[in-house]
Amino acid sequence: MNRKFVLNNCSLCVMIFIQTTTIRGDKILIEGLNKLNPMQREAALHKDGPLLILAGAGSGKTSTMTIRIAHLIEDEGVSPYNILAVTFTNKAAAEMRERIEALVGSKANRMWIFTFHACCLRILRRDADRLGYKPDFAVYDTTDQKVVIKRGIKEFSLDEKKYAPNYVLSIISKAKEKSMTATDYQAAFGQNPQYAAVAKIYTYYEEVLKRNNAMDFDDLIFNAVRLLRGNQDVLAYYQERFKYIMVDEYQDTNALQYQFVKMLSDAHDNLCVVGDDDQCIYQWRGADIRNILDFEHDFKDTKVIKLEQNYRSHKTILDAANSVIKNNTDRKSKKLWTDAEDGEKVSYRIVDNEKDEARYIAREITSLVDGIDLNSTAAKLGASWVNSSLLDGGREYRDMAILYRTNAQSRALEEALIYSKIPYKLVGGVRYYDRKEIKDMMSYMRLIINPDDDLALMRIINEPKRGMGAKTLEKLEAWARSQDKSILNLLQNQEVIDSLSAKSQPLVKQMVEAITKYSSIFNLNSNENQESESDSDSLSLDDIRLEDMYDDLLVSTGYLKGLEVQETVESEGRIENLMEFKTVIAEYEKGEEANGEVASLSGFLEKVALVADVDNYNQNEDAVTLMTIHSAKGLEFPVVFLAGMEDGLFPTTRSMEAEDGIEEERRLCYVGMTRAKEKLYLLRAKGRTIYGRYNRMLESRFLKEVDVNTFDKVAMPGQDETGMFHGAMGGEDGRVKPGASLGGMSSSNLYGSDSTNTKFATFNSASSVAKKIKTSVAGKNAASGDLHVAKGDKVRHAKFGEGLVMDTDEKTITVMFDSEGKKKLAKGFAPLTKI
DNA sequence: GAATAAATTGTTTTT
DNA sequence: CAATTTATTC
Repeated sequence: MNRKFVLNNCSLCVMIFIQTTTIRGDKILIEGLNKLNPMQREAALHKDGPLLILAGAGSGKTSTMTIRIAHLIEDEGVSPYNILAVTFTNKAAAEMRERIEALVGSKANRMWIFTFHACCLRILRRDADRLGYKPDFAVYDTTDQKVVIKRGIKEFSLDEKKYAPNYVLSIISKAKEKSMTATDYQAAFGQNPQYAAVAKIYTYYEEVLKRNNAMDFDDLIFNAVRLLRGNQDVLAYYQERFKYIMVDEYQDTNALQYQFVKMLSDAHDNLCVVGDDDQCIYQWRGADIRNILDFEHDFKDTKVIKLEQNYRSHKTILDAANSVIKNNTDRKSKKLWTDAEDGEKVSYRIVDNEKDEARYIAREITSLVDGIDLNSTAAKLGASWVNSSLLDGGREYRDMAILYRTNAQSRALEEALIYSKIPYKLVGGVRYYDRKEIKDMMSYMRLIINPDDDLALMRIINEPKRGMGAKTLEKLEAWARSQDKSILNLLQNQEVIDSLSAKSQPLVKQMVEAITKYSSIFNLNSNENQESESDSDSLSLDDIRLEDMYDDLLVSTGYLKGLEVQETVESEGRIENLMEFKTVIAEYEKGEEANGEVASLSGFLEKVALVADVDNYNQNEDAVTLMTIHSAKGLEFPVVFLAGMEDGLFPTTRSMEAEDGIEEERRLCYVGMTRAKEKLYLLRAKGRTIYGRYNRMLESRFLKEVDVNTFDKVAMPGQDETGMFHGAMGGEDGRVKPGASLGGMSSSNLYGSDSTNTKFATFNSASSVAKKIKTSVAGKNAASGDLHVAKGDKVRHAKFGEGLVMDTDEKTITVMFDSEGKKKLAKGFAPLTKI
């Protein structure tokens, strides 16, 4: 077909489309606009030229943005194809797409709504060759990065103390943010011996990633900018395409992201950024608050609109938050206000230690849900705890969130929630995908797509054990280097296999074949031009399900077997996780098919590489949420507990030393407080165990900044019961007073949370906390042998639900479950309760 | 080469 | 405290 003809035809269609909708748009504007307040509407109606929306917490930012986009499409005749919206999390992107789709329908699909990283990745896949990468390049996460750095440190026999991987990594990251390659860095800092060594590692790091056909997170942005900068035609293409660009959470952009956005918007100048300088909490990761503060100067004729009306919180909470943030100096003048009523006072509580804190929160949650009987023990615990909200109850677990500064704090909280039978879900901590067994299987899959990934290969070549020790690997590496091949590539030669030890040979060969089998299938299908006469026997992409491939890999690589023979609690847990991972893969596959797309392995790997834990978080299940304040940005809850308001923890000691550290921490505090809609609790412990050492803690300086009029009367900042000066911070060795035991809790009740704990809790590392608690309880339960059931009894199982006892003997109980059918269970170990 | 024991080190926050 | 790295033994 004639290319020219196609083009003309297309532009004609677009013209007709624009005309008709514009005429219509002059009269009927989309409905959502009516629901906006005057400022929001002004922002939504703004069409051309730079626009800065300063949107305070809870000011209806997302509605304004989505309606603006819908208005552009429906009323202004802008094609969704010409719109780009960039966010920081996949969750935010998904939500925006969903809401726009609700307004304009399926044509929203044509819009690019991505995270910075996903957006850049997409651009890079298309033109990776221009930067010397192959299109199937891998994305390295922090763990991968560290491995490379460590090898570099060894390579140059440098001191790992002086050049800690984290330290080197942060330097490299900062260099990339300033658009400095290893060569640039060497030229700039090479004179200083310390930095010269870092430059050497950086150079090595750059080489390894390039050779492995891989990019790290920073590279995604850096290389996208380089691609656009160095290739006028590519830049022109995207500039022409993205006539309207929106950036969410603009206060968190770094220098590279700024350049990326600036370049893309340069042709049409239709850049709309939304953000709140008071919520910039990622400076430590390179976010440059000046991007939002200087936006008006960087982009000529910027229109600035402030959204200052808060629709989220009661006035008391807002007053409290405002009284804290006003202590920051460098901010745009902006003051949140609300029509809402005062609402409940902020609860401030001083507790003894982290366990006490957790117990207090757990009790409070129970009261908020169940209400409180003044004659009950809970009331006897102290009149000081009774306030109006306690009496009525009626809250749901999902209304509540416990937020904290560091992930480590979740432990004590989890324990208390489990003991109190409170369902919770934990977001964050160790990423599910960072687990060893998951990373291993991912490495196998990565190699299928990208055979150059030596890092992935080294990771799994002896996992399961194939008798490949350090010496052999060294030899292989040198060999591969000399031939300028990847190690996997090298291992595809029979002579190389022959050079291995006798017991390694068949094992390694089998593994290489397992990987190669699938890479040939996938490569055949990704090159659509090569639609050769398909040999009837070989598999094609359509025939193979990712799920089945995964199963096959588990077996043919010997990975599953390797775990099975270990027969330890640990290996069983790993197998369990691998099975869960299969579900993840299957769900991805289903999701893609539902969207009418073909699920691809590379698509899956990509998705996994770029997801954060928050992305999977949904507020539907009835469970209390536990997460860091960082993760909570953008979310809201009727009731919020801010735990650990102590100097040294929040703000952290480190931030107290840094230049603008306190201001960033204060913004974080502000973010935390403004998550609450109706009720805010601030908790502070007098002492806390950190690294297994007990430390006395001082009240957080932020607590002192809160307007005392917003507090309830029970306790005030600055008033320790002791009324004494605090000594110097930390260091004091001692033991935590054994807290009052959680009396009155029958052990059989402890399983209550299991069925309600979400998949999330079981996915995350902190679930190990849950598991440990449960196993210890199970042990006690068995020892006490207090479960007496007979045929005909009704029982409840933590996982299987209710059922009827069919038969019992010395060791086992046979139960017919309502939903799961008949099961034989081990007496004393199965989490059973008589009902 | 692999399985144990001993020693060390780290906690902010995450796309 | 617990996760990870190093040393030691088999």
